[in-house]
Amino acid sequence: MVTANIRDVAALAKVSVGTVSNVLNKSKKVSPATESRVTDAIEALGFVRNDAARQLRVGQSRTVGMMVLDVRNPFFTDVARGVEETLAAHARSLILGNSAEDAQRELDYLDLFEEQRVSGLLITPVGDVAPRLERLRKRGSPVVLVDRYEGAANFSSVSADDRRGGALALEHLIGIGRVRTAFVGGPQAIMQVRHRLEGARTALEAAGGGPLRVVEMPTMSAEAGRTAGEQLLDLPIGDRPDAIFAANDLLALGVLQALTHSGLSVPDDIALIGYDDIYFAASSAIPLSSIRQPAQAMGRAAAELLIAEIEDGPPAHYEHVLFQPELVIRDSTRRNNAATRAE
Amino acid sequence: MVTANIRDVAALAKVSVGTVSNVLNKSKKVSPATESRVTDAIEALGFVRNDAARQLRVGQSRTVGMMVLDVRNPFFTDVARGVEETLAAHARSLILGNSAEDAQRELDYLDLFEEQRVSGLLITPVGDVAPRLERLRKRGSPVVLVDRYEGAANFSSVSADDRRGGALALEHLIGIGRVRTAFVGGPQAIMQVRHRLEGARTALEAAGGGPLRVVEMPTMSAEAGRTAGEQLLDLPIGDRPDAIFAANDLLALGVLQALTHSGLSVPDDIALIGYDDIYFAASSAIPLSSIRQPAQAMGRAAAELLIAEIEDGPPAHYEHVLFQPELVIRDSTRRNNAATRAE
DNA sequence: GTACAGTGGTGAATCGTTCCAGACCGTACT
DNA sequence: AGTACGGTCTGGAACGATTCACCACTGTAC
Repeated sequence: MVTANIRDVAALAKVSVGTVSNVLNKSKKVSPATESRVTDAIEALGFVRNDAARQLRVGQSRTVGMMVLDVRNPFFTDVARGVEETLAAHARSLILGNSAEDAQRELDYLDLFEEQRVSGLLITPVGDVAPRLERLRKRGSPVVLVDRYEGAANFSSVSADDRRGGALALEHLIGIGRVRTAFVGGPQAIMQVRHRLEGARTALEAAGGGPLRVVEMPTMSAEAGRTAGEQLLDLPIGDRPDAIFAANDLLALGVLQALTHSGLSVPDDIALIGYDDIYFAASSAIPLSSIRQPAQAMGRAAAELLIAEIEDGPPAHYEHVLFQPELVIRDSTRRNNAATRAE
Repeated sequence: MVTANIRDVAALAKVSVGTVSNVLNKSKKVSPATESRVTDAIEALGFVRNDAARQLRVGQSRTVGMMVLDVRNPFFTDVARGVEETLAAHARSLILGNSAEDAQRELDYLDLFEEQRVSGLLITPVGDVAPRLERLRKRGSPVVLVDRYEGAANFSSVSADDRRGGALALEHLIGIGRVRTAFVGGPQAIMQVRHRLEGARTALEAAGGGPLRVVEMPTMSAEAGRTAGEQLLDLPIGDRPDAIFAANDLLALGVLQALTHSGLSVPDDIALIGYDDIYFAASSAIPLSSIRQPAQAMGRAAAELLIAEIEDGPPAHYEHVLFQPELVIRDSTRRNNAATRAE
């Protein structure tokens, strides 16, 4: 392997390795003349710093780990873009892990991040990983929770108000006159799911009741949504809901497929609203109403919190940034189905 | 920082550091008794190996770098999932970079990967990075090209037959009687775009001609697609195409929005076909015809090629796996618009 | 009684950086 | 002249794992 190291560079430039290191790290202690000799040598040898050695010496890497629930969900890739953008501006990079809502995979990635001594970690947890996160912090890797707050007063967090979002959805469904509502969600172990459901229940009770049928799917994919939709269609007509609130847009799109496939009209027979307002919600077969979350802004905020903690140490008190969700109405819950133009 | 190292473990277990290392690496030279003493000590101290030190000594990491054109495009996340799956089975992990079709970002990520001494690299290149890739290989990081083949006989590659795919699309449009076709693509610097266009032209000529209007957008996003669609709508009626082939589904969905927004009927006024068959193509406003590529399988194949080269060294001759695309017909090119049910 | 093989374990060298105490030099101040 | 000082640069000690030559011991064969 023809790998030039810093010593080779030093030899060619006729300086010490310390000086080369100073050039690499832009320390001000190098005269322009020697600096250019060094950079020439670097160029000539095709030298690229070995990050492992640097990390070993410094004790930490310049990469940040991020663990998301599902890379196939555009919401998370949008958050990740916000994160990446902010990190890049601070000369840091991102290594992205996908837990796929699986606690074991999550643990495997945490092992990886810990072995890599990432300089910080952004995570939307699946399992009960609080002790692991504490340990990571003890090791010097601050942790910021993304879209997960509850019971984590000792971590900074960025999230959106899921209870409010759930309430917005149900208020809207009630507002268009629906009375038999259903909630299609993922595992209740996932906090967002729980909160969105709670918000929905609260709104429902405030409006004077009505049943809320809850369908809990093992994952929050479009495939799961289709299954959930079929399940609801199997109900006796009288029990069949006239409005469905899905815990995310992927589920909602799956439900929509099941409904239209069975020949039902959305929203006339059943109204449907999702969550996240992913890009594809607006362009789906029946443009989908949804609860919008500012994904990229959340990513940026999370990255900024993390960088602050990496660079300045633990804050006096942990911060919890809460974004407000927003109702976006499209055809799938539009009362009057005459104007069927996508927004 | 309370970070136990291998020496602390050795001291607690009353063995040498070499023995601890043997336990960590599952070398067979350790008796069950000492092994359990060591694992107990590891447990007690919460020891986690420092990967930087390991890498430094071994000269290479166990992570693989992957560079994609656009993380927001579901096609690429599907490929990435296939890759990740295969890597995980070989106890390797993935660090994902997003060039966002930007040559500068691509170079930045290549720097990062090179500094990290990734054990291998999967890349869908944007700019002219052949020399960089050669250098990476010289450094001991094999490179496999994903979805990019041409002129790279000295790298293994996995791709789909883009010329064939382009031909399939145009043959289909001609088959449903369209005569004024347009191609909406990204920069011709991107090889897939060029090949899909070439395939389209070939098919068109074979069928006896007709014009093919080419719209070249700077990126291949849905936003760009919308702009392209508006551009085509500005044409004098006589010049307006009656069929559009978009170089990917994101573009196609954007075009679709522009068309339906202006009140035109798809496919009656203008037929539309995309490329990739991403999940959301089937559930879009007008279900979108597309050219399907086996994304996950491509990812798996690429990862396997790469792992083979990492573990066994350069192959006798580089392999080029070529997947065949497949035409998927949905409403956006359906001749008879009566049965408007999504498939 | 010696040679030999095999097993389980040791300890020091090594990987390529960063960091720091100090050397060296010329200039400014007392 | 002597001292102080800032600016450059040097050389060597870390960082924490892996690896490898070697050692100690046991049992077995001759």
